[in-house]
Amino acid sequence: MSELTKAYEPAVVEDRLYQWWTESGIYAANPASPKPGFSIVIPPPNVTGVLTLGHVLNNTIQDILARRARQQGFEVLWLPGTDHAGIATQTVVERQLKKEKKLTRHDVGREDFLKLVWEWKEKHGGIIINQLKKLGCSCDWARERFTMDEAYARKVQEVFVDLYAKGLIYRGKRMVNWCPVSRTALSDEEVIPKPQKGFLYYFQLEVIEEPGTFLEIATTRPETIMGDTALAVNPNDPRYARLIGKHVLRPLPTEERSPIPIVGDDAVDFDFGTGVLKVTPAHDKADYEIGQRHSLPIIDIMNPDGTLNDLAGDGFAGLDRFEARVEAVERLKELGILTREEPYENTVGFSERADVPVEPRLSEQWFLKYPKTAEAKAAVKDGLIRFFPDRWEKVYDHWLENIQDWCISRQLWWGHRIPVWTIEGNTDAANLKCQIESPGEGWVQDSDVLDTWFSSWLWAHETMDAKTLAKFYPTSVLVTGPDIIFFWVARMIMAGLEYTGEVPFREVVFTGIIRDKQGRKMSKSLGNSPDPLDLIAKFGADGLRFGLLRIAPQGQDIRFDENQIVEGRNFCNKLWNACRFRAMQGPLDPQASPRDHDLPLFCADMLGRLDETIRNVDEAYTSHRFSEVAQALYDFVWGDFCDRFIETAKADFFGEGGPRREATLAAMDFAISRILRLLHPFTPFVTEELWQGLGFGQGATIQLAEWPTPAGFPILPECENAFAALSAARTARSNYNIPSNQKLNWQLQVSQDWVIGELTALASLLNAKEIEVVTAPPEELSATVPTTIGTFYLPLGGLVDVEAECTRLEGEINKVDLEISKVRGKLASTTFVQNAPAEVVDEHRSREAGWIARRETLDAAVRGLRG
RNA sequence: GCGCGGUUAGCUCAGUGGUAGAGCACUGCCUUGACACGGCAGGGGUCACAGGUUCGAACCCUGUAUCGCGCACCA
Repeated sequence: MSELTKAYEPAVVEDRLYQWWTESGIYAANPASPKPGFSIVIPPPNVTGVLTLGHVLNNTIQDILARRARQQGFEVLWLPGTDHAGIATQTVVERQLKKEKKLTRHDVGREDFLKLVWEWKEKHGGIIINQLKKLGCSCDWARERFTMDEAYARKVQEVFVDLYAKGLIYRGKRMVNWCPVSRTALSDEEVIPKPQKGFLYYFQLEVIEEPGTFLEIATTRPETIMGDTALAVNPNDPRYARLIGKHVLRPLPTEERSPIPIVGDDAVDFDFGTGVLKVTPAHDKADYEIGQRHSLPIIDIMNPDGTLNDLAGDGFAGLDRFEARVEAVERLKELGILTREEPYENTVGFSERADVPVEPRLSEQWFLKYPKTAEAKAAVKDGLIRFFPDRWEKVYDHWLENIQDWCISRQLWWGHRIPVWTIEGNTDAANLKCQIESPGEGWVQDSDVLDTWFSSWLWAHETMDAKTLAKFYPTSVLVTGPDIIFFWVARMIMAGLEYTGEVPFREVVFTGIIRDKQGRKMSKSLGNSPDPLDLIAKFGADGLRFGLLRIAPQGQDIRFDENQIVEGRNFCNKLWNACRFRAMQGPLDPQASPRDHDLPLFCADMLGRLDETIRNVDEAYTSHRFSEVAQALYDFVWGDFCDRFIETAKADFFGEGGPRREATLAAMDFAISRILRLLHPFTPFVTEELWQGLGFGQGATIQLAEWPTPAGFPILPECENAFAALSAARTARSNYNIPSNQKLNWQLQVSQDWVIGELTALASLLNAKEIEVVTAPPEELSATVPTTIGTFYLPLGGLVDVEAECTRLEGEINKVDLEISKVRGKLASTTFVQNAPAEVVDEHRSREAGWIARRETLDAAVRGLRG
């Protein structure tokens, strides 16, 4: 296959190979297989999603695990699919409807709107799946699932009914997080706290029973005054305690200034503001609780869309909450009771999806008391599930410790409908039936749908049929971002324990978050998120995968830099060309057995380093340190295999041939076969193309080629010495400003016998005309390069300016003197000599000896030059 | 406020007790029969700061600064 192109061209390779792979059926997981099972369920991306670098990282890791497991002889299931993503998808379709037809979902009605969403899903829902294929993901595509597949949807309903029957699901009127844009309740996890700059407004009210006594109140939300039903002070606050039980006149709405009581409540912080709190039970969680304790009335002054309603009074009704704030301040000013306003920064909860402040709102919702929380905690604590990195265990634990009931109902249309029925017009709890099918005529189903995560939390097991479960459940590993540890990971563990009696996965690998070069999160609005498909087009899927994985240390955030992907591409090209070089030497032997040859030292050494690389790689895999795997392979391929081994092998290949050439070829074929297999999980395309092109598989895919194991070759120290010696000789050449293409006659006074046998190789590596073995330093002007394998002499006749060279050497002598004094200082320290381990002291002694030798060499060189 | 993570070369990052590393960028030489997406050589770092432990600290301990992320918050 000497017709390999000069550079690797991924574009022409990837689609062809991917099609071959999927058609070959290799990704189809067989539950009846005698092989041990290995399984992963994909974290289902939103159907609305397009591939991001986060997905690339996450799915490449899963693909690496799946591919390696296949090579190791496991029956692999990587189960793909997408999530219906309630709010996100509904919003996308609503936006489209508005844009194209100027209609809202209410204009078209629930049924027709859902038809539109399904149409949208059929049309666009496959985008991200196709993008994953471009990346090379080896999923079992025939098993692709969607969280609203019929069977899956049924399971979601069954689980609801079951949890209801167990008394874990209940309906209640509670304070919830309300998104005025999406007009639905949200779970606590969907609320993102953000610091906001605003004002703290102070106003004062006169105590009715004590004319002349004023209470000053501080608030950030004057627009809720109309909903106030009390003031609260701390009963232990000496300033105000005596006023408890008395009243003030609520200043707004102006047309109905009712008296409200002053209550005493421990929740009031004396030190904040004035120590007097206005209590708005309908619009603040803490106030609601105070209201409950004091049986205060609740006045809800807001509409679901965040505008104020009639209860807010004239001038407020119909205003948006933020407009109302301005208006309320105006009114307070008019009343002459606004005492001051101070700039103030506080934290406000924002809706994750709509990115607007969430409104605490009292509403009737469905809640879940989580099942199996103690077991879920224990599963991680006892090591049934291992987290990588393990620091996330603490976060997980803390959340479970402080777990709150989950608000699972959403006032949306797109999602799993709540399987609860009531007789029309009678929502009484006694007349409520929780079941999947309608109880009959006159019964209407709850109009709400379930939180998307209430379906995703069943993903690990409800995506599998009974046979598949038996073979592949619990899954081996879950790969996901730490941002959904509560949303998904923790909940899946609880659902798994409740419905399968087992943990859903044995290990969880948390990836880092990909940021831009400034450390900011990737986001559409910032425009700092490169399109992975562009990167694939430019650098190849393998280049992207390898480049990204190499800089993604376990669980650490990553600053993305396109240069890293360039390096990934370059690496693939390097590998390609190393193989191309091999192909030029004639046909290769897929079964090459270097043990059957008398191996040159450098070959044996390279094979020893390959063994070590395999050991390091396997070790890194045990704790999912993928960047270390990538780096180890990069270093071996580029440094040991290409720079050292191939360069040395050239002397054999371009020489006379014979057994030495055969031995080197065998070592090379043996190594390439392993390199390709080791790299395959990271760079599937280029390795398969080379595997086929070089004839290793004889038509069979590399994907099932056995994972390599060490072959028992040791690393040879004399080789390390030889390369260090060559480096020293080349440094000397460079220091004398001799162009590297100038072929010189070197001389070498050898100190080790084996060197004689490697002179041709050494000459090739030095680009020397020849290396002449001498027994004494030459007469003519030469640079002297002492090394562990002997002393090189570089003829300088006519090549250097003697004076300039002496000056340079003297400069170097000064540096060496400095090093000598450092080491001697160390050795003169009695504490060091007495207490350090003997080998450390010896190391310093030999270091000292090395520097002294270096110094003598330099002295000799100067003496030699000056003649 | 509590918890977690980061701070190492111009840049992106490795490196958990024994002479500070890689890639990119930079400088010089080289298009030598795999690769210029390349080769060889080189310059460049008081490892955020201050204490401590140790013969020895980038690494362990304590504290500080700073950036980021969670969690909980006071109107």
